Amino acid sequence: MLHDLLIKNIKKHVQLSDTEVERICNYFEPKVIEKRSFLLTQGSIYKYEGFVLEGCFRIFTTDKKGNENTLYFATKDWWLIDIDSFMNQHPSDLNIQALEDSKVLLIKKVDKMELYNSLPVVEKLFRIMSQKALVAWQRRLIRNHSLTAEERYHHFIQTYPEIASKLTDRQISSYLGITHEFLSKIKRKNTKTE
Amino acid sequence: MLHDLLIKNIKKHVQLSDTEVERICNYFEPKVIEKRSFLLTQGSIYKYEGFVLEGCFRIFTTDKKGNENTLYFATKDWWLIDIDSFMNQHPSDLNIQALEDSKVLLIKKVDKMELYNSLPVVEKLFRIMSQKALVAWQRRLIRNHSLTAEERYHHFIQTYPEIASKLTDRQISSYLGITHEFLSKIKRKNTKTE
DNA sequence: TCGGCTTGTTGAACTTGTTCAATTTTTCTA
DNA sequence: TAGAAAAATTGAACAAGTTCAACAAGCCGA
Repeated sequence: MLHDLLIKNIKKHVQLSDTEVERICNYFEPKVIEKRSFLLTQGSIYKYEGFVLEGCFRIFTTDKKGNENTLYFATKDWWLIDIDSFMNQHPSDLNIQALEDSKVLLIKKVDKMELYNSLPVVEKLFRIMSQKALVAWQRRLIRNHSLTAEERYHHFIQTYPEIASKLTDRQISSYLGITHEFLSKIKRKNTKTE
Repeated sequence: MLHDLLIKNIKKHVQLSDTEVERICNYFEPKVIEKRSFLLTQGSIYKYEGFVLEGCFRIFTTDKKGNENTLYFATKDWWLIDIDSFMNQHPSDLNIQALEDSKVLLIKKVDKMELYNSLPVVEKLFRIMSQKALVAWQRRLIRNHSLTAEERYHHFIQTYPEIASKLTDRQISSYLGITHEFLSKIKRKNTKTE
């Protein structure tokens, strides 16, 4: 039952036999991550891939100017992946930090490779998941080009209200690509005119 | 020999037997696309997936405000994919236009599905290609957040000098997410101070 | 519950990028 | 090769977003 959420998530993308489900789940081990601690820090190599059962994570990178850029947030039913570091086993550009006490299922790189080789449906699963993610990233870039910061802010809180409610304004602004001061001004403008 | 470039491209990502190579190539048919004509237009359904042999394409979308946003450019050795429309067979948000006389290899959706089902290595190939593309899109979004327009412009022309040389400034500016007037001002500033 | 730390707010000055309109330059096409 | 169309340039006024600094408000942790 620990793996129920994972199974349900996988079945959204591909069809699986019970044996396949069991073999996949065997490799995923639960881990509890405390609020504010890191599953991965910039500069280290990511040896696991994760799936969130409970809690919330922020995946971000710190650039040369010292600014934090948030790639995405992951709550229950999301995957925690740093493909680049995981696939190529080189130091990651990313940090994965728990924003609250959280629980994840982790699979080791060697075990994932083993699954890819022994179960074709796992290739299919991650092929489909990656393609869906790709479409989402393309759309996000277009939004960044075609919408103002204010429009992006409203799009975000309307699309992910549950996630947004768990975040500080600084975290949201680092996702939108604006300063937290400017986000504060956007919010004031909106409450005034309401 | 028509398929040589395609085979070489595929072998960058996965290992293949000669039989597999042959079966894959059989489904790809060459097509010539004239300068300025479209392989796909916004609103229609994409029934093919393509690989560029010669020439250059621009993949873009027009938003509500009437501005064109360029997702990417594809020259020789690049793939032409609108995953969203191709996978889900719903009307595309994208336009794919030849910027010069071009030659592509096309595969039909039904044939691609057939390949996915009969050759596991094809699942692996597109899983790997999608994951690599995903990393590239994440990096591009971070660059959009952390670099100025001028820095993004230099990054682009330094990373893709051959592509950049084929493009108009309007096309480049629609990729960078700025107006063509502003790109013109960036260029002037740079020639002055040189 | 005190003190310190992080977060949020606000304003003023500034930088980056846009808009619009006019002009020049380049590229197609008949 | 002329004439039209598209692309590039420029300037002035403007809008969007940043920076810095000061202060207020929350939220731990001891």
